[in-house]
Amino acid sequence: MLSLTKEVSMVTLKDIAREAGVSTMTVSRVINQKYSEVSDENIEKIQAIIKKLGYIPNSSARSLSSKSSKIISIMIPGSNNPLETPYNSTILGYVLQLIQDQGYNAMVHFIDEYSKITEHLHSWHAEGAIFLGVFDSDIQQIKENNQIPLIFTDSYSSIRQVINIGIDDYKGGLLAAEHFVINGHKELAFVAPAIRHSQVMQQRMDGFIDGLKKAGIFLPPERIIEKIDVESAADMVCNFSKKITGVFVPADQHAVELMDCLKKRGYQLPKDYSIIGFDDLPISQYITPRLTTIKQNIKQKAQYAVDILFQHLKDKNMPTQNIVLNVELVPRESVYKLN
Amino acid sequence: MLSLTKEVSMVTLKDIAREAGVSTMTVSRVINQKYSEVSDENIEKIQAIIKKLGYIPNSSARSLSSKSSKIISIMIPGSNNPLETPYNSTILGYVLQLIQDQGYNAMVHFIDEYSKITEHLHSWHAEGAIFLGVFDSDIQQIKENNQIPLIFTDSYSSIRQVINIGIDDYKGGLLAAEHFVINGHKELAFVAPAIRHSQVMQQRMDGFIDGLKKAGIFLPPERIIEKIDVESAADMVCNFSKKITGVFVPADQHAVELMDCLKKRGYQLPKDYSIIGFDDLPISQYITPRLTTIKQNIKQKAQYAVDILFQHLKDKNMPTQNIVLNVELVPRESVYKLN
DNA sequence: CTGAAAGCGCTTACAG
DNA sequence: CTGAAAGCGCTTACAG
Repeated sequence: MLSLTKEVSMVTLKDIAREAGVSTMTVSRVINQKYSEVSDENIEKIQAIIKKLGYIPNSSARSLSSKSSKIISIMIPGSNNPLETPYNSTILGYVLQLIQDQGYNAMVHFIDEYSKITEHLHSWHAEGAIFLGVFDSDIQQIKENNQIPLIFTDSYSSIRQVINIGIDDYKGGLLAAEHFVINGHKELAFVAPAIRHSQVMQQRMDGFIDGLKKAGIFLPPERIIEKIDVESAADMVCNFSKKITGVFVPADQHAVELMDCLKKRGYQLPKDYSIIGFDDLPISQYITPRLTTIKQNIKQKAQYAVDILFQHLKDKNMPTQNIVLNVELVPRESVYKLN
Repeated sequence: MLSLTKEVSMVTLKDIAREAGVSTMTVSRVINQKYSEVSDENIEKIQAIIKKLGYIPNSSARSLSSKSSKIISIMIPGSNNPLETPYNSTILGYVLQLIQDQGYNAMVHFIDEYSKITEHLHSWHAEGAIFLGVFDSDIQQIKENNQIPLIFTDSYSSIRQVINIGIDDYKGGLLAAEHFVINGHKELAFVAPAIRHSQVMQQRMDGFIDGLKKAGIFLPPERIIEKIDVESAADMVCNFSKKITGVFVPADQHAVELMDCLKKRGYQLPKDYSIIGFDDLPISQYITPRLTTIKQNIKQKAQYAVDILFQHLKDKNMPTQNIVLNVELVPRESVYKLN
């Protein structure tokens, strides 16, 4: 029998069973490694046939009959390539790798509409989900509609029983303030995107304000700039009656954009404007001047998210955990010493 | 009846059918929008019940009975967070978004072992797959084991009938050479990772060599540097008997690393060393000096990959397509004018 | 240690 | 336009 295209017909449990002269149940037991329930002789025989025929279990069938899909859903807000943001892609990469290492499969969903979440989760009977990014206003609903382990990151939801992996955003702001103060800066500003909608940014801001207050410095409201686009943010930074010397931009991505914009306008950094960022993305090391920033450990965050998810998968009665990871200042070259 | 946790018991076709007083088949037809086969009255009644009960079809069951999973697998080589590479995460983001827009689900797999590919594909009966990154040596096997549409990117496989979306790497090398020549550079070097294992890098190199040849410049073999780590690559660049003035590093990521390393060693860029990169990643605009580079359109590549995949999903007899996208030089500030 | 029966939630292919 | 029957490829829960 000559066939040009190698037959890729799906081999099933039945085929293995027939070939081995046993029932499908016995094969199923071997596949699921319940070796104590099958004779050594059959184990060997069946494993050999599985290998010979290149049998790969049908996950849909398995999922349907066993109610365990081995699927974890990853939800990321946004619908315009959220992976262009290095923070998102970095944490997603770690999370995917760790899930795969556990023998689970990951489905990634970009969420622009809250209602889709339940649809995605139910449709494939995901066993659990990890939420990367801010879903605070929807957490209540998400939890109500989905009784599977749900891991949130960077949430400041006040709802009880939310599993969250976050960082000490407030402390980050505090550290930035201290660093400016130590270097003699008194005229400062805060520039961040979507401050109103992000508890994360508000915490970083609060920490910054309180840190300055400790040094007797008051940050007036007009120095808190909600960045829509870089150019207008730069306009505001440059046009205060009293000349600003330092800006806290609590997201490296945005800090880098602002730095670029200021440099293009002819300012010398850090001499004219000192900048502190947040995240410690790789780019902060390559930009000139190298960016002083608040470092968070993204890999560790991913590790906790996946670990805790699997703990809850194994033990339904695991208590709710709320992890707050530390942050630290990484001094580089973007803060000018004034004193 | 008071229940604290809202019942999230799975609603099934049967439930809808019972409530509507019809058979599951009629409900199934409505779900699948075969409206011409159902009476208007029933369509309305059933849709109302679906909505009321919050019915979400079980994709596993669907997949099992219909042989159509609505799953696309994305394969990315590597096992150590390949998404930290901005190229990978950017193209992945576009691809995921486009797949989702089509109502399909995406499963992402990081591949460190060729044999896993077939396992992943068969296990969930993926309808198609997109390969991001180099799989050249395994394409033959992958194609033999999987009779579904497979879209490769940046492949230089000589196997017939491979659907590939690539770019004109050779031309990229040519453009880099021309740009150095125009600016009076004669003493050049080529630095790239894994040259031996990457046809992509070899093409860029060949283009570069040929471009220089046209101007009467010969690139000696020792000027072709296989970058293992930045430091040793920088050592080699700096220690030629005849002083090098320009380096083509055909991957922005690596170009940026080399620039950083050279700057740390006290060299002035671009005066001491001119650099040309490849890709036009966002970072190339932010680094100092802004990186002159060969731009490829990653979004367009993703768009073609997904478009062609869905064409083949719709029409099994679609001919094999091989797309080669254009590249262009983006002159910025990292090439010094010598003449 | 083994297997026959039933069922997971859908769709296909008919018959009417 | 509608539905009864069979089946997709597994696992669960029994019985032996």
